[in-house]
Amino acid sequence: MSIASKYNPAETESKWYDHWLQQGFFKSKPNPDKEPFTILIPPPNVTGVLHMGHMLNNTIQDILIRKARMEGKEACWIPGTDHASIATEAKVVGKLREQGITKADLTREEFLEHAMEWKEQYGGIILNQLKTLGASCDWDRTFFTMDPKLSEAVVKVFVDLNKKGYLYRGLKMVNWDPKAQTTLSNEEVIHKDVKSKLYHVRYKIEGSDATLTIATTRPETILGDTAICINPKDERHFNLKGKRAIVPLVNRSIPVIEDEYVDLEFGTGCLKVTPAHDTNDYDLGQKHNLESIDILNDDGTMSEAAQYFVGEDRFKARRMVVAKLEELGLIDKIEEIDNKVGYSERNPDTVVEPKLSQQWFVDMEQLVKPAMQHVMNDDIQFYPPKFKNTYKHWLENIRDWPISRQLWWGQQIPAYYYGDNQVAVAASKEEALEIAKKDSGNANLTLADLKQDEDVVDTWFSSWLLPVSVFDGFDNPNNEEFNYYYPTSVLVTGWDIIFFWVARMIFAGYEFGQDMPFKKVYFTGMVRDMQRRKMSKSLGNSPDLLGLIKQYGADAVRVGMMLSSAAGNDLMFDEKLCLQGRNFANKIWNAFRLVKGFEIDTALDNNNQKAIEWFDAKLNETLVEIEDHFSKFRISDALMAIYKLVWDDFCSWYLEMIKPNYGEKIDQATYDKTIDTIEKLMQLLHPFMPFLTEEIWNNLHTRSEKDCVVVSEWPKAVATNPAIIEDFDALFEVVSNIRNTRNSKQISPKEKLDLILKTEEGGLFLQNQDIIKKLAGIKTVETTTETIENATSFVVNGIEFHIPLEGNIDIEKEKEAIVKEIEYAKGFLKSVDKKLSNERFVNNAPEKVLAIEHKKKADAESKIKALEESLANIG
RNA sequence: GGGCGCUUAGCUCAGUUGGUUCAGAGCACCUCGUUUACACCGAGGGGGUCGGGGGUUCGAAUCCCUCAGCGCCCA
Repeated sequence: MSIASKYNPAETESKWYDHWLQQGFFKSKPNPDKEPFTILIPPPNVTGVLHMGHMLNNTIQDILIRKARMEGKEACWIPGTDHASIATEAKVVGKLREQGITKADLTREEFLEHAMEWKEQYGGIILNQLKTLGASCDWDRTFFTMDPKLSEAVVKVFVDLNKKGYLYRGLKMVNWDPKAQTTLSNEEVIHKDVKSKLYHVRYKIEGSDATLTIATTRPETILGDTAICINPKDERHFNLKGKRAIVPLVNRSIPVIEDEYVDLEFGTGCLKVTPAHDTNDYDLGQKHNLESIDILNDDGTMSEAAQYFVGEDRFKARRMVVAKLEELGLIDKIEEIDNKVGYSERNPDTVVEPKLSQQWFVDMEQLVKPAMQHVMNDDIQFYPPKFKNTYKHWLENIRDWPISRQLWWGQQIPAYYYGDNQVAVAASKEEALEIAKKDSGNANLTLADLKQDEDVVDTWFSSWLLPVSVFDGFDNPNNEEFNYYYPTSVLVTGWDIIFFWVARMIFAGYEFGQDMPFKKVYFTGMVRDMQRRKMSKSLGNSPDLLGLIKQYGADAVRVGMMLSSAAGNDLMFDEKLCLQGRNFANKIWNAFRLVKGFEIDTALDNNNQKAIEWFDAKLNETLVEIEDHFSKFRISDALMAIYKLVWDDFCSWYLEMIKPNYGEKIDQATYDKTIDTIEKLMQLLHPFMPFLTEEIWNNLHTRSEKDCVVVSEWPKAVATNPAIIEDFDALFEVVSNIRNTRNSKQISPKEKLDLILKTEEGGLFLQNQDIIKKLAGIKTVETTTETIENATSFVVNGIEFHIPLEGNIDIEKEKEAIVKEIEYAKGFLKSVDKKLSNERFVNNAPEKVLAIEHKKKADAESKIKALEESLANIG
């Protein structure tokens, strides 16, 4: 059989993915004999395409789930997509516009049909792309956040929270996105630093010729001013107390009020108050009973109430107001300042407008309590734990959650209005009618008198329920699946949605699932480019992932990604990492190719027992290390440990030791053991590189179609002899020294050298001389107590090693090198002696540390002795 | 303004209760090598006063203080 010298991922990946699906390896059902291991995917938006964030996130989930599956747990990874109200509605509206249809032309039902059609067409893209990555989700469980069951849960929760008194409807200052024409939660507003102009505008003081000067960045809101506020301590403005001012243009008389809120340092000390268009002004307005004049329409144009520039966009109106004020000579000066302006997360170019609006809110006070406690006491563990601080800080300062969204795509709020703004909340209109009749005492009410709230709930108001709702835990709280899979094992998500989603799931978990939604949360970092910029579609700095996978192979891209992603830290993605992954895949492939190509001679004895024992010990040692890394979610460290085990220990040392000389054959025992070892390595690598390992696994032996590495049993560490690792470290040190000698003296690898040990007891080195010979190109190993001439030397384990080099020795240079080494060793010894003669060190340091220092001393002394002898021999 | 975090080799980062292995890894770089699994490779090598200063300690990259620079979150 001839095997290609380069691994070709394209040929194997789809083959094995299809095979896994056919065999149903990813399917899960409750199995009381197994421990469940459950992951709920952070559902990607139906609008999106696969980007680096998904790649990182889902690779980690796949690694965890594949390992758990191999460990014999009932692994269940639940995929799904999120309906993403704002983003999706925007897409659908855009698509309809292209067809010449506006939303207003359609009924709600018609619009939803279009939206659903859009979702059917584009919604599955990301999930399909995840398959090329190797994601081992149980696809039969794929959910969509607007599935009937999940939507019913949303309605149920709304009704339930209302009953508990956690919901209220109120006029509040909200963040308004004039483009999407909907409310945003605080978390959906992105504040950016921008250069702005600060306009100083004079207002007439009523009943006098004097003026006062305010400073504002938003002159168009002057039209909605209902007060001027000064700080009562501000001596500059004592003369204004109790006066009234006249708003320019509209000539409205407004009071001068006093409040310590006004910053003495900023602007002029006179603050114009526009309660309808600024959060702080709104609070002032509440406190001082001011009128609110809403001068803006929902689309961001000036309203009738503004009186001027009605129908003009707010930014155009700003310029018009400034022009008018300048014409009237009321502008004192215009300053350039830096300030922060809120933009909509979904429509990044749109400035968020503070707006008074009738909204449903969730009162967070009660919900927060268990959520805080169970995270702080580590019932739910955060990795890395630093995110506990962030979480705590947010919970302590939490605000009520506005959940109304003025959209159609989503779950419509189950609140029904009747009569004089009365409301009945119920899962159905019929139930609402019964409640309404009872509450109002009006038995004549009919369904026609009830009008359902036009708004839908925030998308997160559905996704916060997922850990419970995907297992039907609302309708049927005692069902087998919910009992078995809930709480889920681990949540893997980006830290950027810790508030949006993670915290809220914890609230919902305890409130509706009676328990935590997940036991652990692993926060991944953000993927950034080499300039530290977050990867995003708008920047165009996100590489074409499917292209990368095509070019390097899914395994390589996974490895590239994982090599650089320390838990919770942002990672800079560089395509070169994929190259490293590809090279690694090729290295493994060639190791397999080498072993597979061995010819066996059953008559041969096994001469490799020591090497086999050594690698066995090394593998088990690494296994322990890997488990430790995994237990701390140090996944890139776990991968690096395997990487080094495979590349350095297995390929560079083990295979070189057992490899038969050219043209020779290998013994059966070594061959079998080596095949077993590759099998184990494939298992350890499988979670990281699922395709390559499956391909090799199936080429090592002829297997049944069910006998796949993906469902094989994860190797368990067994106790081995640690001494053999130390022994081999010493052997390898000798080999490295010889190779170094060769390199520095430019001796060809083809030229065989002799090695002489200046010792009576060659011990370890003599016993394993075959290994030294093979790895270092040595033809004879001898011991002597005689003086050795014309040789270069080095010291390992206190033993002098000499390599005779007729005519290739510069005695002075050799001497110089040895002297240098002696000096270094003496310096080292001096520092150790200093420590050991320090009484306080000897008295205070633990036994273990002392022992180490004593050993250091002994080693240094024996080394110096050997070096000095060696120096004497030369001279 | 409030909070969190970061600064270790050219680059990206580890460094887990202060003490073997503490100054590390990967990549990059330099030298040599086409040798028989792999040049997507092999062998070897150089490179950092752990951001500056001070303190605690027998002992500090690690703990404390302070200064400087950077990032993020919230207002």
